[in-house]
Amino acid sequence: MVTIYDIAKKAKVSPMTVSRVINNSGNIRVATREKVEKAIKELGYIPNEAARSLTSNQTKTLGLILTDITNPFFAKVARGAEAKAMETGYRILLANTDEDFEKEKSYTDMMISARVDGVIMTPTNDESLKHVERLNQHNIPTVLLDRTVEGFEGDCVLGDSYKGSRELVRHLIDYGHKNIALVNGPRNISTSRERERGYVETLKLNDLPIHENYISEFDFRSMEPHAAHSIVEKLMSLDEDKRPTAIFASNNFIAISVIQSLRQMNLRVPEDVSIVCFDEIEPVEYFDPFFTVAAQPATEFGKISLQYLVERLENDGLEQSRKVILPPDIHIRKSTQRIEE
Amino acid sequence: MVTIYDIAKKAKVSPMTVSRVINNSGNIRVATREKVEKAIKELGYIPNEAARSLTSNQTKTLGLILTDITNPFFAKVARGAEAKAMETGYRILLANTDEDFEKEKSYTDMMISARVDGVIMTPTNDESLKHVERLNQHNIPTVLLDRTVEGFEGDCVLGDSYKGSRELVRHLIDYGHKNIALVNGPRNISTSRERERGYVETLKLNDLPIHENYISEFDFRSMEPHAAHSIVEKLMSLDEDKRPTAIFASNNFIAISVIQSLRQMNLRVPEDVSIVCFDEIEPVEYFDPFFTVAAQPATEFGKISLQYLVERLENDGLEQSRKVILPPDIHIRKSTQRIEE
DNA sequence: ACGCTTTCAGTTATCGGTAACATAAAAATA
DNA sequence: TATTTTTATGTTACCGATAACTGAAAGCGT
Repeated sequence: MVTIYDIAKKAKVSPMTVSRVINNSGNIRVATREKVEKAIKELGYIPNEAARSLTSNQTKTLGLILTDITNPFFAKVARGAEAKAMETGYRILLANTDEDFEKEKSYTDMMISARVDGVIMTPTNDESLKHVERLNQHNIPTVLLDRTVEGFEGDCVLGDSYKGSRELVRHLIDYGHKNIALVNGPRNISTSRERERGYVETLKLNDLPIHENYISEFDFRSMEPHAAHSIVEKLMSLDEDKRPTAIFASNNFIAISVIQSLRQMNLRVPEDVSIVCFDEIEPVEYFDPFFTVAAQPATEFGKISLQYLVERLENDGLEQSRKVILPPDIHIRKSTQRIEE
Repeated sequence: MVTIYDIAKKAKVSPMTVSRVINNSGNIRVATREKVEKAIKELGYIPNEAARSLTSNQTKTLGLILTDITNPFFAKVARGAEAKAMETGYRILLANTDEDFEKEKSYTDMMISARVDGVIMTPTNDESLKHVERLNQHNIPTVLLDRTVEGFEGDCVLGDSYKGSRELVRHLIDYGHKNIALVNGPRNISTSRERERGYVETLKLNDLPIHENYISEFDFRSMEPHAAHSIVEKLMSLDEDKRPTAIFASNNFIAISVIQSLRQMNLRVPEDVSIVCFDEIEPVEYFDPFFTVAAQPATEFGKISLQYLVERLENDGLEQSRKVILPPDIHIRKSTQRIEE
């Protein structure tokens, strides 16, 4: 492995001079600089960042802790974050928690041992505050993405779950639906709570019923074929007058699971049941826009959170924490249908 | 930042003793070990990997250079790789090249400066051999994923493009298609060449025509709305007897672009044109299996390539390079239709 | 009880950089 | 020309961990 000492010897200068050339610091005579640059090129020298970070106390590496990059929403987030990282000279360490609190814990430790400069995290649940605090103890600032956590004080980039939820339910009501069920994510996740709030308030505002069993919690983690089956079965076996004509699935994965279950019960979408959800179901939307969704600007989520993180790192004047709430776009498509009175 | 020296002071031992406790090396009295462990817990100490890597000469970090994690195929690859990395105690540095050779170059340098122990890479084209060699010069072994490159000697994990291609075309022929076009990826990518080879051979074997314009190159990079438009337009404006009744799109992204163009021309799939392609178009397949595809085991691609890489790192006895070719699964679905003679 | 081996813990030097200080050479000033 | 200032480069020490060596204490056999 070629080091700064090899360059120094070859160029007949001290290692420090080489360091100065590399970092463009201090004063260097043109002739010296050229000698050194020649040696660097000839030996194909690339600085050892591990050694650098030992003195500089920064690694130029950021942690990206997502729940599952297989979800197109998070894939786009990662893409946005990575692009911005490249632009600002940072590297990205990737981690998938699978909504598992324990995995999140070990990845948190991994990020600490890797001495990342900062972390972007989609917390698995409200308990995740522990992990954020652990990172803070080690002077690693954290930006929360998509979900926030009770008691969290730092920067976060969120979607407007409440508003999107209201608009989706509003749309269903406009289409004449009265029995609307919510298949929600776990309630210990902020987005689930916000979406439920929007759902409940909009129904109440329109004097519509929220029968028991209308709201159910679906575990994001179970991506098994029939995850939503028991939930959907229960909904669809309600008495005729209570049986939902529309289902609000809290996110894209849940929507897919719900539609699978409906298929299995020989129920058609939208003829028998209308469906809405948060987040696009890509790449279908490109060629066969089907789902009525509250689309969130996923790439922006990634870019902005990385931007915030970098600004906090390079700008210690930043005291105030910042919170952005990005509004979703409602796309009305074929998964929802008007029903007659 | 709490270091090994802080622990040493607190436990009233030397730093070396602390190091021994952490690494479980050498002989330590039980009482001493407990003292040290207590101090570690109390101060929440986590070793600085940057410092470690300086002596050990390994970072326990691997580079994953993909073209675009937004493609579900690569998202799954990343997932598989990451899972295996976690299992074997490695971290993953993520990079997206966007099929851009220059980006690949800078990411290669990034990986070298980060002193990753190894790299998994989907090369952008045949020139990428340069980058692999550059990595090799710095003693960083590389596993190629999905695509190989002329002159490459190391490990690689590929799909069976040739066989999959033959089976897809075979299927179209079985369904009565005689005019079959190929919208291929760039020919400086191994998978494109292999798929074209399978396509051409199968047509020839069945005495079917390959008219001019039947084979076109589509640039993966242009994910713009109408990327395939001119290609599809040209195909569809051929004389009646030459106009293709089926299109073989080289991969999922191309298929989406093609189907978009067809839509725009008011042509239906599969009624007017049948379509087949490589790789699933997830997550649609879960709830509305539409595309007839050669599905590749993406997660396995990731897992196996990481496995290979780690084995090479930890097992310097490995001289021979290894090459796996994973066969695709053909799923016949609704994007293809029988046509009468 | 004496010498010899084994166990346990500490010292020193090093990995590859850079900050901080030191010094030599060149330029500016008196 | 002598003196000060500026510019260019070198030296030393240190970041946090560990390998290699050294030394002290404990175990062990006769």
